[in-house]
Amino acid sequence: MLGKTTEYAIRSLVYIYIQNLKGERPGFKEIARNIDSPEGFTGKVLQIVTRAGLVSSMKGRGGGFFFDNSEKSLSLLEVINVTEGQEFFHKCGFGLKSCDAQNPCPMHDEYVTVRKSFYSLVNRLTIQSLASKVSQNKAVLKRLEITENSID
Amino acid sequence: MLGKTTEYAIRSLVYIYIQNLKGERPGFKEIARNIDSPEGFTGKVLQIVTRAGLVSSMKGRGGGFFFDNSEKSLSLLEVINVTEGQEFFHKCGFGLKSCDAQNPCPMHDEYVTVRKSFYSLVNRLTIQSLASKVSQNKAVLKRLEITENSID
DNA sequence: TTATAAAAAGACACACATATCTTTTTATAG
DNA sequence: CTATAAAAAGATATGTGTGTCTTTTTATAA
Repeated sequence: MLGKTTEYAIRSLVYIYIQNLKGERPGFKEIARNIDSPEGFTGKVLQIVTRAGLVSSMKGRGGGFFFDNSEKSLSLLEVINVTEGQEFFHKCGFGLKSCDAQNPCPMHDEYVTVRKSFYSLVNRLTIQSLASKVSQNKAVLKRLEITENSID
Repeated sequence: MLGKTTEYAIRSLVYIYIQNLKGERPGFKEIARNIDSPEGFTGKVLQIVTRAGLVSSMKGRGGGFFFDNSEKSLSLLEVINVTEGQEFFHKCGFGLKSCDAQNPCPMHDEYVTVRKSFYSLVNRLTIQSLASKVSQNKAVLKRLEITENSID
């Protein structure tokens, strides 16, 4: 569904937001460790979302990533638009170059319904709402560590 | 969402079904022309669905693709399972290696709802139901031809 | 002002999906 | 039996997403 770039982007932003609340400005290496993603690639992804203005960064000693106006909520949709492109929610589920109500593919109506509900979902969820779940230990940003007692 | 392999597979099968009703056994070149797909790659895709037993084929003069028991309905889900793999409907929307109700990612519950509705859609739609729409000119398998009168 | 720590940028590597081309196998028509 | 037509198979090519590595730029600490 969503590409790795988008997945790492969202998970990174959630982690950054949580750390910001603690007064920290994490770097991409710390971020990668905490969301279980490849370090270098995560740096590249953060360049993309930073250039797009979704998050801010500071170079140099003591630098890192942070939200300038953390009170403004950032929807997953805004992230997806940057990382996947605007066409993402407009493509035909059947692969047709042109497909709409006037000129539908055979699954157009049903597919549009599903697509809309996914659109509505990512439009409703925000980096802040996801961060809140994680902070309350109701969800995780990476797979849990394997403990000595865990069964494989 | 779905890969090109799956898209061409479904569109090919719908075309084959429609031609079968007319007593024809189309070859992959004819199929590719009529679903607007690359010829050689369509041949490869048809090898995959044929090996999986979703459709039958005959080599040699007068050969082509056909449904052995065209009365048995074939869901899009069965096609997707072959072309995308069984994991397709079980992957975390957030990219986590393990994600379930016990150990959810921050969008688990909402994402599962959307995923289920897509699953339900492809489980309900069949090659036959799509073919019926196309036969009744209620839908198309490829973009419509540009006519001289059409506006670009 | 110099050393250091961090992001940014650029070049490169790899895997996989997508696509093309050629050869082989198989069935039928004549 | 031979020529032909078709799918199957194999080899190769291309593109994009994913990932790594090195160098450059920038800010801070000392």
